[in-house]
Amino acid sequence: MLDPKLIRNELDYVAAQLARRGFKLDVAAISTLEDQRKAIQVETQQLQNERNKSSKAIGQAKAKGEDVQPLLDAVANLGGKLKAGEERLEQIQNQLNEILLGIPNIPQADVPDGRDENSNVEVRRWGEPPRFDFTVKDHVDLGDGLGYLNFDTAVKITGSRFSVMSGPVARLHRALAQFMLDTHTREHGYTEVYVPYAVNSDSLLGTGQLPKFEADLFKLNTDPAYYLIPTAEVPVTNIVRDTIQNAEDLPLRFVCHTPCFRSEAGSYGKDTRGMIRQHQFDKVELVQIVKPQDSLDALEQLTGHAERILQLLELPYRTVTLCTGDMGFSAAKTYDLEVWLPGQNKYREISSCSNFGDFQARRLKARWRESETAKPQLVHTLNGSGLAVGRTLVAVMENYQQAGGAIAIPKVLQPYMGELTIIE
RNA sequence: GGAGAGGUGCCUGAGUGGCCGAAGGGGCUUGACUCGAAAUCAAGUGUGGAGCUUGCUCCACCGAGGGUUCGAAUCCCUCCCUCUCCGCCA
Repeated sequence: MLDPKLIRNELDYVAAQLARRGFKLDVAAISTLEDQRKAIQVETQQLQNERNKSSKAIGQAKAKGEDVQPLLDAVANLGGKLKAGEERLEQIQNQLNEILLGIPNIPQADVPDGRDENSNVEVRRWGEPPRFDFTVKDHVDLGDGLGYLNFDTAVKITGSRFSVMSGPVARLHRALAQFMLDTHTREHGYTEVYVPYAVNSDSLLGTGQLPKFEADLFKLNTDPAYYLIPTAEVPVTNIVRDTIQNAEDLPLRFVCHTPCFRSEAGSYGKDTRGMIRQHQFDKVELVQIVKPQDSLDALEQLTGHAERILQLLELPYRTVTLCTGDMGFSAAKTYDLEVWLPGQNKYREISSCSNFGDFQARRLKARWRESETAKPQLVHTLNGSGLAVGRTLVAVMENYQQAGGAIAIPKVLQPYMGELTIIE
């Protein structure tokens, strides 16, 4: 959520910034509602003040044993007016709030303008796409040939967009997650956390998935409703919801391995083959809670932590800055990491690292205090995939494939595979 | 799932209709004392919001949401959470 005061005082500026990412702010509606809000709030608070004073007077008169009937008569019709005012105020504040919750974050100044992914800017490349002296297979054919990756069985068990792995491929998948967790905890200073895979609506509101993107979520039939997490970002970032952190405890760095569940509504034609776009996939997520002045550096650092995994796995990738039109709802700036997939002969997203500024923190009421006596202020939140495990498995299979359809094991994973060097 | 007890500020703990944004104690901050520390003494110490003459005034918040009342932390209803016991269970 943007700062309501900023919207109130700099409405045109906010509208211009949001226009950069293709969001049309309804300036007229907001300023009309804002005028109404102001008038009614002042009026209502005045009535409340009147009521409080009268009630106090009645109490005092009663204590002295005086006749309170005249005082009661005087406030007789105050109640109705007050109630009407409070109801109107609540109604208008709800309307304003609904609009506010639907407004995306303002892009950082250095984010390139653009409508869609075509305007994303490549900032660096690492590694060389491998050359093969045979016809390359994609991970579906490789998995099929080996017999360790199966989509038909998953369709029987559940439906489309799920997968079944077995044997060494299942182990490789597990090894990847272990390797990522170990690297981030041992080398990058993250604290491993284990969290619920189902969350309540407050948590989703806090990180920005609700109210706008309910269609992308799996909703459980509980009362109140729980939702399967679409990313560990939700439970992990919500660790600091409704808290005030001490300055010396920041930054907080969490790493978390969870399954992620996405209904992928509205992407029916996309990536229907293979493991690229699934309803269920594993991800190792990095989350940082930092002081506002540190968030720009933290994004560079966090992106580097995610890149490090690709480098250690020796997977070629490139880093792109998302343009204003391609960024997620809550992000102020996002780097995507795109790994080389020989099966598709192109780079595909494997990680997304974002700085959210105080956008999530305001929804989360996540704050910190400079010193004992200082006022609490909002933290900044960041997160990034470090990495998407399923897509990393795809990348390893396709980049490490051998002539006969076997798959070599990256060196850093061999300790996790009982020193196995090849899957065949 | 069944039975019972509870949810108050950073912590502890009082408050059962008005003088309560909330006693007392602890903690913390500042000052005094001290060579310094401890002890002692004094003062201060929640969050969010609104308005304007930016320093003041006002509003809201005692798990959440409703209700009763001129007035609710206090009474009523619903929900959530915690604890104890029983049942079931990885």
